[in-house]
Amino acid sequence: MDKKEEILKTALKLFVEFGFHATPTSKIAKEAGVANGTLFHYYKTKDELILALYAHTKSRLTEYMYANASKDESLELVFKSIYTNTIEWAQENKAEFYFIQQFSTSPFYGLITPEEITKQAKPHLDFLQDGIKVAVIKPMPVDLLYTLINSHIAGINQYLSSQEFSTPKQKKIINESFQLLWDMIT
Amino acid sequence: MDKKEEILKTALKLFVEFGFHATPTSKIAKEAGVANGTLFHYYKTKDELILALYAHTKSRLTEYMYANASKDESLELVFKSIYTNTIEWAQENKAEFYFIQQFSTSPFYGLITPEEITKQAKPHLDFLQDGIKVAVIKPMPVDLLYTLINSHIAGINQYLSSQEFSTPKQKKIINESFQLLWDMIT
DNA sequence: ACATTTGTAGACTGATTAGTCAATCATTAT
DNA sequence: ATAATGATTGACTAATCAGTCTACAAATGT
Repeated sequence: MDKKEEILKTALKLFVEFGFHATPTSKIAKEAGVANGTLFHYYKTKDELILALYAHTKSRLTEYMYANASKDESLELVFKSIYTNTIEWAQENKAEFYFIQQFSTSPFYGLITPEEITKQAKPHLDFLQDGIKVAVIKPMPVDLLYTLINSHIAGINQYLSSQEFSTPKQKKIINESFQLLWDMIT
Repeated sequence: MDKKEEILKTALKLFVEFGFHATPTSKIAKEAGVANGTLFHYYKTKDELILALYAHTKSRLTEYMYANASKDESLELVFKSIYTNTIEWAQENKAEFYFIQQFSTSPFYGLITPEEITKQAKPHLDFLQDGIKVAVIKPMPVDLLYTLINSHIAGINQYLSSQEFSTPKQKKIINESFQLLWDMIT
């Protein structure tokens, strides 16, 4: 078992349940089954652990977003695939997705450099910019577009998490809400 | 000067800057210009202070949302008024709005009873339900509708806060994004 | 074989924190 | 006037926490 990963996994779980500062490093170490010093061997400070966890989780999401997105499909189908993948991942990794949101609306987010944020958003913005260039997506600032899409997804995810839906019902909601979003931006 | 209010004001500022647990009650008291004991005289625990601050801030927003919303206007105009008011308030009270979001995506949100959340959302849901009944708004679960609208507003607010826009430019963005939202739900 | 680095452990510490307490001060009611 | 209640103070404490330190074990390179 990889202790470094075990620490991240446990930290995620506890941060989501209790919050960043209400989760002592000692508790993370104990529940991860490692010694106190081991945690600080891998992560020099608690902040570093939190930032590493965010980077790790965010990249896992990004990877999944673009899974099986063949470039041959139409822009709409590619976009729908990304949309669906994102919501699927969020539903299957609720704690992870919640953690990303929790982190993003916390002072820790300020520790990430603007460059890193820009770099992270770049591929998505390029994709959207292309959609505008080929006159499929309405002309508007890509930043605005990007934010609207992200918020929409966050909203759908929140709704899906608020109750227990059967899988087909859930699929139906995702399809219909995608149509709402797609109609809004095209 | 009202010390109780001074404590809330200072707590808001510090929570937004440093986070809940990274803000000691001693610091709040000192910066609010009151003694340590005074803080605990008004709020038995730190949690109680945090919850009181959330309730206070949320109710200030709700109050502003429905300001000058005459019931004589069309549903669209009333809705637009609420929409515009909300974004205006968020822009003029950035720390407050950010605090609400920060609180909502933190474990503290779990301390609020479901009844309280339901009660809080009731008037908004009723308004939307009415819009569906008179066949102005598309038929869909009001919870979903409500979440989509909230997310949309959060997104627009985030975009407006990301750069400095001139007042007319800002008004234009609000109007256009309202149209996007309105077209999406009707 | 041996040296060097890397991983792991857990007791320990100095600093910090939420909350208490006993004592005044201010205000209001009788 | 006097009692009673509420407001305010700041020193104090018991608990907790992030991070250190020393020691040893495992792996890796030479």
